[in-house]
Amino acid sequence: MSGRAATKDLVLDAAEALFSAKGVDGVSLRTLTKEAGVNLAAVHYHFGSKEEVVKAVFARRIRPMNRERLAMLDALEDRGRPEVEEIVTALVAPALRLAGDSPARQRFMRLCARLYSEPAEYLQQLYMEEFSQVIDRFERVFRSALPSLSRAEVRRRMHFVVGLLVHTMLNSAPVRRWTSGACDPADAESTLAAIVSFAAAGMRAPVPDTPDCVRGGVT
Amino acid sequence: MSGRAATKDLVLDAAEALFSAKGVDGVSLRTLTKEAGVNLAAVHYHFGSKEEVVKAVFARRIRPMNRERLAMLDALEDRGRPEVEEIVTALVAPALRLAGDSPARQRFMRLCARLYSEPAEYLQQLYMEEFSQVIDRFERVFRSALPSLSRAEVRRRMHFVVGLLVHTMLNSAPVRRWTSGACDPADAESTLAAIVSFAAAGMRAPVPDTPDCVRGGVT
DNA sequence: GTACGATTCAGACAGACGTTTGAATCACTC
DNA sequence: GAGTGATTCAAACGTCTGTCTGAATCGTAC
Repeated sequence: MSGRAATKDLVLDAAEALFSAKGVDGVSLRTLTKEAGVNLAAVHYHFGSKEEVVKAVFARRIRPMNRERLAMLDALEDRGRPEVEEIVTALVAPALRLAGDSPARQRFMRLCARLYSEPAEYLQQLYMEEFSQVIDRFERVFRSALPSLSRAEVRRRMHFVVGLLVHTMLNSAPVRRWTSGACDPADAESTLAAIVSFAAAGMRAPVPDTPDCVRGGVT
Repeated sequence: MSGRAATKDLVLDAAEALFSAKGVDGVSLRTLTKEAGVNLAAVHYHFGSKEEVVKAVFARRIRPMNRERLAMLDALEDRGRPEVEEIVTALVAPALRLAGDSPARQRFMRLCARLYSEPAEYLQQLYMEEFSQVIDRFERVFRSALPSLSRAEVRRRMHFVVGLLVHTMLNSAPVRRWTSGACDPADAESTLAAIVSFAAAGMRAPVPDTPDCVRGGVT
């Protein structure tokens, strides 16, 4: 504990960079340890398996992010009943600008976003563990700001917000190409403002006539 | 050409099912050919490489979907100036309900959505090839329905719509868990109505004060 | 019924994968 | 400075990967 935990962090840093660029399945432990400058066997000495490395990589960044989300929500509720825009900001901003400098931020964004799309079972499970509390909390706050929406509809729309956030974080390259460089998602402030405006309007949208959530489960 | 192309289709069918469940990297050619009931070497005889199989799997579904999108747009414009809701529907509906029966539809949705999140270079390239025309067309129609938005802002918001659509298609399991089965994304009509309402409101949202797209490129 | 192009097949190829080993090296206590 | 537990190291394990080969089989035209 007191000694240098350098090796562990070297592995995590390299894993974060490589996973965010090529996906978990696209990076071998040999590539990873060579990039990190550590021995191949160090991975199994410190983590036990590749799966544990992956879980550690995600947990290291996602936990602080979700802590910040909840903290922003706390601060909002201390000041009274939050606006929809404020709640959306608390959900989006920690994801967009947790990391400091620009290349590192971009790496981190892609890493987080990738968690949603990685198909591996244990990552889906990790996702549920890390996010269920945050989801529950945001659902309550959103519901008090949008009392006309059913609980299920609030969750569905939250899912939409998360979806557009994730997609923005993950696919910054196509966006930059589409907009010919005019809209750089790496510009966190501009992106944040655009998402908040769009998402708040979506959250406030009228409930469609179609009975939105009345069906039973379908296999 | 006239002979039975059964083997090719067997491979594509099995690939679609397996890729959509485990991702491209998570499926080996041995698993794939065993599932398809064909010989391992048949893949290289008919396709040449795994990469070509992957491209064929995506192209087979995405091309008809995008054709339907453009056809819906044509039909809308023949009847006059389309509403935002109608344009969103033309973008979303073909993705949600192209396939017929329910399990096949779910497989197809996950497959399409996965194209956005697969990190492999050649898939990003395929994505650009298949979608750039659709993007351009929708941008023009959206702009005429939302004249107050800049070209870059329209593209950005279209990206948000695609993002929430993709996320909805890809992560149907978590949504079902969150909403305790009340909102099943497999219910295409309900999902479509919810997305259209949310996305149309987002597209119409006021442009935030922050100068949205004025910066030059950032490395 | 035989000849021929198209297709299928079992088997093997080299390389990459995650994992494990056992000895070598390190940091530190007494 | 001998001893000890933590850490690093090169090397190898068996398995799986995508790809390729050459012979066997098929459908069909003559």
